[in-house]
Amino acid sequence: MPKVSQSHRSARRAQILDAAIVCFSRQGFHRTTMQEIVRQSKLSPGAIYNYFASKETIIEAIANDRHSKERELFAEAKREATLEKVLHRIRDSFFGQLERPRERLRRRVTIQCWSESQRNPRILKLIRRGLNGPRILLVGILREAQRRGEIDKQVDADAVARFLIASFHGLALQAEWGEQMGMENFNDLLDRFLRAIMTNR
Amino acid sequence: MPKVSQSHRSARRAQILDAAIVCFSRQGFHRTTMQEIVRQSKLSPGAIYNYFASKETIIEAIANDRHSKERELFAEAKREATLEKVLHRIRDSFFGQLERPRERLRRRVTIQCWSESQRNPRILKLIRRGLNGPRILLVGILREAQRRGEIDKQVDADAVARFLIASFHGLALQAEWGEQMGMENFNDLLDRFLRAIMTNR
Amino acid sequence: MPKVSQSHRSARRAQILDAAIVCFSRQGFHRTTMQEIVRQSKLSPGAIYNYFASKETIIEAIANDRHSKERELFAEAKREATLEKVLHRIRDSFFGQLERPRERLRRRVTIQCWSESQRNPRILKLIRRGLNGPRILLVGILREAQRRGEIDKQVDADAVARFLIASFHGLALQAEWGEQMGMENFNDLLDRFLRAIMTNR
Amino acid sequence: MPKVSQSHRSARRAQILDAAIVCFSRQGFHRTTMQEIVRQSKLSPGAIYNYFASKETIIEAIANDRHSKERELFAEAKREATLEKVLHRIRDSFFGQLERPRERLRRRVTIQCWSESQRNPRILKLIRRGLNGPRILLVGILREAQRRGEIDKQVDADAVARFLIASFHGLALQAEWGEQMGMENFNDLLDRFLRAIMTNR
DNA sequence: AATGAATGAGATTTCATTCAT
DNA sequence: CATGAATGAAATCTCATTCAT
Repeated sequence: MPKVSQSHRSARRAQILDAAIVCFSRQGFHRTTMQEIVRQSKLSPGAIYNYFASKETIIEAIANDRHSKERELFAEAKREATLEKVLHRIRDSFFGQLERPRERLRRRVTIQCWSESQRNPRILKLIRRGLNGPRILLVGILREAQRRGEIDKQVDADAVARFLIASFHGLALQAEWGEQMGMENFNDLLDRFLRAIMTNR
Repeated sequence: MPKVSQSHRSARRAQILDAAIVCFSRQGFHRTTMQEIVRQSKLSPGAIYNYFASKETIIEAIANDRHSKERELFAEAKREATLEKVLHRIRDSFFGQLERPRERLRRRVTIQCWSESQRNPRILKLIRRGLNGPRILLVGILREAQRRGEIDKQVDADAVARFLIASFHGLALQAEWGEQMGMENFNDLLDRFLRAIMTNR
Repeated sequence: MPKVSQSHRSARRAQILDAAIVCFSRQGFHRTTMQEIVRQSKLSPGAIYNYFASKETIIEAIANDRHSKERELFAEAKREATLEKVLHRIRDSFFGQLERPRERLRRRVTIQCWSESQRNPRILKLIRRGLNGPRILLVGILREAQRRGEIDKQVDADAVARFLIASFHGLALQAEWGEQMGMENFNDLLDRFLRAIMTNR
Repeated sequence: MPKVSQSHRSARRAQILDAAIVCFSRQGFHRTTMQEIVRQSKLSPGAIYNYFASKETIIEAIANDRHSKERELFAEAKREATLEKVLHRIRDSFFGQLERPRERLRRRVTIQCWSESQRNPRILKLIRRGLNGPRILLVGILREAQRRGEIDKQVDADAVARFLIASFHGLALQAEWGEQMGMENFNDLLDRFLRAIMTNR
């Protein structure tokens, strides 16, 4: 029976996850020791194990939180009126993410999750949800745009969605490697791509 | 004068790297023990340390070999006459990689390298070379195509190269997550994208 | 505020050092494994590494403790009134050391430290302090005796101190090799030596 | 059946021992790897094992050679006419040893042997022979001097011999620690000691 | 709930020695 | 005799996790 309030618990949880993100982004998941998370979070090992059953569940929680946010982001974008506006909105939050320092740490951990997903099926599941949630939303948006005649009906909406998300992921990698392209160039390419799927010829 | 030939040495080296790739792709770099590589390679710990100074240098060697091959692949593609043919050639070898089982193992390790590059600057360097080698080749191809009037001179060749490579990387991730798109759809998108950068309007 | 007391910590520390002395004196520093110290101390590897960063720091701590005690011993001896009494006191504690079993173990480790000092500069430093602390005290005692006219002013006090300490070290070695001389003979020689430095002719 | 001459064999043997002395004096016996001796001797592992059965036997051979030489040295000294001359001769070769660089390396290894003798009975035996050979010679010299009336008959010759050898050993240690006393001071002390054992009063 | 000392299985790496050539 | 690649037992140290306080 918990003696502390729910808000206390969730504050502690966030405290641990924040510390873990800082550590993982610096040293990587496997090279980060629990002791380091203990130090960074200013808690004790025992305290951390009160909130998370293992180191593994910490990174799972991070992956989960991350993909929740991503789904929110796409859901918000969906409210825009035209496909162009939707894509621009997604693009903007994506680029915003690459620039805010806090988000960059999270990105780094996300890339680690891609690696971890190869061995941890729970992380794989979270990643697939993180991919498919947005993808399905995007497909919905595209199909609607096709219905409205905004884009070519021959185009496979699913492939477009996958392709767009793939390029976002790939560009995030490049950004991580210190190889970011200028936003205006990306805008131009995205617009061209949009036009390319609007008509068949 | 060495008692064993150079070919013997490089065969042993390959034997170790092959074993490591199998292990890493199964368990991940950090969860793979040297003992497992020993078992898989049918060598002894000492023998392996005759060829590689540490577990770390093994994954570095894998990353290096991989990116050497990638550069070759792009260099070959460059010999094609038209941009379209070049891109199709790259696309084909890329999809080929995703399907050959041996190559799939390597891909998995490559994704792990993306993660490792966050902490191992040598791997980061290899990855950047693996990105930039192909990128520069691709930019050269695109610039030439611009000179020939094949594509719009307004387009930023560098951005296009980065964008294409990004989408390859992103699609490789999706494939790894069991979320591969059909090749014919990808072909269609690639062709549309090509057309999108051919003219300004 | 620590959960365990300082005395608990120093008891554990002593527990480890005691175990290490037993092991080192039996097998030598290099042939003693950490596992043996673990067994002997009835602790776990992790516990030991909580108190000492490495096997190396354990022997350093032993050397340090030993030389602290040696300095104490000489400082106590200094309080005696005459040079003769001082030397007898030192001689007695020295011979006492060679006979008490616990101290014999420590002596054995001390001899190993002489060897280790060739490669470990920290041990060399401790040994030099262990030599020079007593030496300086002894020189002070001798100088005072010279002032009082107890011994010849021509005699180099530093040389005498070094010579005496050297013979103690050398006799400790012989004792270790099972070649101890009788105490009464040593007493006679020491007295003769004392007389030899009392007057110039 | 050896295909090479005896002189070739002993040259090889010396080549190995010289290399080992250099390595041991630099890194200590236990921290020296056979590979290092291989490198230093410009031979191969196999070649070394043709001459010595193990690393252990190498240091035993060094200890043996050393004590052979020491016995020679004392035997030579014995030929001197008076006790004083004998002691001066021994003292001179001892100080000479401390100064010739090659001999300093050997001294360092000798100190390591003192440590090793705690665990290796063969080395202990060699060391005891190295102690007792000279000791017995010295006792003989002293007894003869007693017979001639050069020194006090009350003095225990064995104790004197042990005491002198002990001080040599102890001073060698100090020299190794960078704490050598001036030779002229040592001479003075030795002469005083000599006088102290000449008469009873 | 929180603490943090303790646990102990297990990881990487070393290195004396061997033996086919 | 010489070579040197290979062996594999063993060593040091780490670190996720526990549990008495």
